[in-house]
Amino acid sequence: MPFSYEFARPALTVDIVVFALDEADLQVMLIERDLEPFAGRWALPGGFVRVEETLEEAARRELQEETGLVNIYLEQLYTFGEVERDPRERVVTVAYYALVNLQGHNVRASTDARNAAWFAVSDLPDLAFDHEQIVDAALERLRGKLRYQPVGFELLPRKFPLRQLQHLYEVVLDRELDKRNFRKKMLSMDILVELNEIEKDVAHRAAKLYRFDKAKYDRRTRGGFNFEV
Amino acid sequence: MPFSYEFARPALTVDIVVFALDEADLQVMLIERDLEPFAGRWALPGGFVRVEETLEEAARRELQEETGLVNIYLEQLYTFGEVERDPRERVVTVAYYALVNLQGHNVRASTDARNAAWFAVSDLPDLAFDHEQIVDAALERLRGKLRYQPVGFELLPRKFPLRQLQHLYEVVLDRELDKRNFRKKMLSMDILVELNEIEKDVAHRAAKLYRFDKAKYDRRTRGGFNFEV
DNA sequence: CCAAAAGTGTTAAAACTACACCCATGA
DNA sequence: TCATGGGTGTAGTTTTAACACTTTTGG
Repeated sequence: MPFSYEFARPALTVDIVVFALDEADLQVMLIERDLEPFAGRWALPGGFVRVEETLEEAARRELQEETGLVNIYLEQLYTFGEVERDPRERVVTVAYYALVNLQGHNVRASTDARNAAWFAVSDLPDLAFDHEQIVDAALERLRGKLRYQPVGFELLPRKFPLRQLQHLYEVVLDRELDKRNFRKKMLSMDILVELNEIEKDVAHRAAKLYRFDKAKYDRRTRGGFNFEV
Repeated sequence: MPFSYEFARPALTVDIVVFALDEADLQVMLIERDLEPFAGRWALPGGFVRVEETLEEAARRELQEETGLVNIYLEQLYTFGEVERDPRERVVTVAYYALVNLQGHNVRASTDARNAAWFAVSDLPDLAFDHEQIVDAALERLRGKLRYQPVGFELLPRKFPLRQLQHLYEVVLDRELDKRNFRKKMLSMDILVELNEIEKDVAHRAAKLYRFDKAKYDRRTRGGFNFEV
């Protein structure tokens, strides 16, 4: 044991709640544990923080190692420090949440040794440790954030019809929105650009595609504008 | 060195940004460091997390040891994990912020060995480590929280005139509010109770005192009500 | 009687909500 | 030609913002 300290230290880990949106549901990526404790149970991707990396670096590294995801939206959520949250020893975990769009990223459905899979948040299996609590906190945070920051676009492909954007809000906020009011609101904020492009391969009238204009959003924000749905 | 681990571990600390309100300003409690690094500089109260206590317990313990404050509003803020934030070794800190009212609590202006004092947030001295960044984050969080959660009352005595409540909002949000609109809004939320009591020892017409009715707030909240200023 | 803050209503503008039909497209 | 979702406007209501004077009290 080469590393010795005068006082006992908790172990420090990161865990990441990765959200994605499929046709119907908001989903979370889970990894099947192969080791005790909780062997065979599903858990959040994550792992130990190394002394030479920041917390966010640790989160991104683990994400890459365990799910293949790189370069995605990532934000610190909360730090969980209950004494008995890991039955082996004291482990404090800094939880992050991430948003990805399924189209744009090549998510390894299954990785190295471990088994990774998406689960609908409304139908999660029993999770290891306090990971259910972490997912709950992430979901609550996402719901709050979605309403006053333009983070929802991270869950969509770069080009999307308004319908899909509304669907996102309905799924995450878990309530129906009025189509006309939603469009009016979104378009009036003037942070979307209408593309000269329409949906393809749909069995009905194809919708116009839009793109979130981050530069414009940033400009408007500096001018005192506040995103709100 | 009795505690050995297979891999190097960051040290884990808590730091607390304690806010209070005096007549004019929002203030933060700082402690003068007597040890290197940053000896003589002002810093946030805080210290190492013990393996047998939760993060919040650690924060409350340090707060009591260093400032004498007990039983106050405390909420986790963010975890700071830059690699070089402490020049000695890797230290990750879980930051909390606290709200106190100066009347209700007996704050040791000066403690044991260390020197503790209040500073206006608008006029802080140079701080040790990345503590300025932590204060900034706490202030931003407080500003956000104040608008949609009734946390402001934690900074006031139990009985207060509406004027004082408005003043609090003006100081923290750093902008003037219209007196009539503010009163209308606050009273219309129906979470304050008017007491049969008025201010004493003021050199002008004495204002009615109010008290925040938490029970009523909780009831209203369950009914779908949302606090917002 | 003066200074200081308490207390109080109205109006115009803006934002929000509810609501229904025709259109374009591919099957 | 039918099923599916795309796209659009209005009216009533609520919320917000702006604004000034009279009252009470102690000094």
